[in-house]
Amino acid sequence: MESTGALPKYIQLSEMLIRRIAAGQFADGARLPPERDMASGLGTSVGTLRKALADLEAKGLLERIHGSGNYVRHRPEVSSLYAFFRIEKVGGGGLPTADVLSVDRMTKPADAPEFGPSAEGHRIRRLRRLDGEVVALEEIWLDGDQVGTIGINDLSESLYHFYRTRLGLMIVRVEDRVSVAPVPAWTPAGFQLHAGQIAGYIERLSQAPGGGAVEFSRTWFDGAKAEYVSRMGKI
Amino acid sequence: MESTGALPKYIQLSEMLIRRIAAGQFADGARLPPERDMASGLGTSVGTLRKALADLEAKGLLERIHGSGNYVRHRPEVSSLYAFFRIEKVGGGGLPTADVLSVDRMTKPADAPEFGPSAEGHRIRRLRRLDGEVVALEEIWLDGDQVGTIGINDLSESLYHFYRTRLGLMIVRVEDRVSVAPVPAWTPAGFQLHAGQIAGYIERLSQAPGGGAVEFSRTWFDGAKAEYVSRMGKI
DNA sequence: AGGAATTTGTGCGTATGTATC
DNA sequence: AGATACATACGCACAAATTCC
Repeated sequence: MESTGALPKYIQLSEMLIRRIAAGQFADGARLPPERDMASGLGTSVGTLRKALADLEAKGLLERIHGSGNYVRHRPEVSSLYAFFRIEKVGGGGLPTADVLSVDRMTKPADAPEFGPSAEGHRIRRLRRLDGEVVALEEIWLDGDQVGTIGINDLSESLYHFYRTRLGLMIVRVEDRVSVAPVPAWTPAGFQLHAGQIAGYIERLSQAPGGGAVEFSRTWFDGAKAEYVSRMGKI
Repeated sequence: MESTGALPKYIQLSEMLIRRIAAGQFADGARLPPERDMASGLGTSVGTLRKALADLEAKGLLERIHGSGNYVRHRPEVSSLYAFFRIEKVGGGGLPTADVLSVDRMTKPADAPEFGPSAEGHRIRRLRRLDGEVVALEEIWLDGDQVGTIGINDLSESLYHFYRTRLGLMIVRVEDRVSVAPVPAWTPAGFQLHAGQIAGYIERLSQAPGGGAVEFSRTWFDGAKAEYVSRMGKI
């Protein structure tokens, strides 16, 4: 086996493929290479790749036709959201959706990592749901030089769809870090100021068995870091 | 592992599958799900399931075709080998299980047929269920010369597994006789003395439309009759 | 129309690492 | 130590569905 202590290889493969599909690297209806070619190209075995493909099929992102091929099926309501597929229901699955809470252009926070040339950024706050249930809050920073203004209605569809079609940004790499530190210690300034539902959710999270988790992501677009995401919730 | 001092899981799986096949839950020639799916569906690993399937194949209940699938093969002589699956739900099917009510060593009843050299026998009384519902009572007599004592815990699930592994008895022939005579006429002395549930069940049986049925079996082990079974219930 | 080629589906053997009894 | 069980991973051979010529 691999035993890098990391996630199983077939999970890594699945997540990588989901990211690529969500980022629009495959056209809708596009046929993937034959499994054997794909596997050798990815440096894995057919069986392992097939486990990953089966996962994509279960998520509705892929149609597998015996004797024909594996075909990408874009699902607009899903595509962005699988960006952060770490957040899944126990036992897997759950249909991810997101409510955009706010979009503001403002100076980047001091404690953010470097993610673009500008001193300003767009702060996007979203409520993440699985099958309608709130499971996480996330704060996404997009570098200010990428676009002048973003309206909340621009993000009605998929974040990645917006990046790709409106900004011409294609995702080439994503780095994720997950911490199991208790949530309140991380809660960024201002985050808990959201009213009602959100504050209540944070409260519940901090008291839940096992607490919550925090995830940080940085996203590379064509080689330039331009996005920074922090996220808290159950994993 | 499983522990609980019970049988190995692959044996339990094998017996469960045999019961289901013998009970007609799978049509003759039916193809089982892929091993990987089946294993996850049964909450076990592929390796363990494959051990069980190999056992079915050895018993002739399954044909395993490389690259194609696992196909159920009904074998009349085997369903009688597994003896007591005449009792089926109307329309077929039903998952048979059994609760051992009592195991006692005592002198053979006068009205029993000849089924072994000893004057004593082990009387095993079981409550037979299909999909959890009580459908029959059975009284099994094993010749006393076969083994000194039997504990109720020895009879975990399959009587024949116990015979084979603990007593070294291999079934070579089973003779079944079924009678549709009304139940009360047959009811053996002492049987109705079982309290509560059992007596009540007998009562209901005798009043049910069509009455009940009675089945007698004698079993040969390596040429010597050593077991006698009488059974009452719906068929 | 029909056979060959391509591609996915499936069983099978093997191997490693972990855990439990 | 050994048996059992699980998860992961690799690779092969054959079956079956589809597509191509």
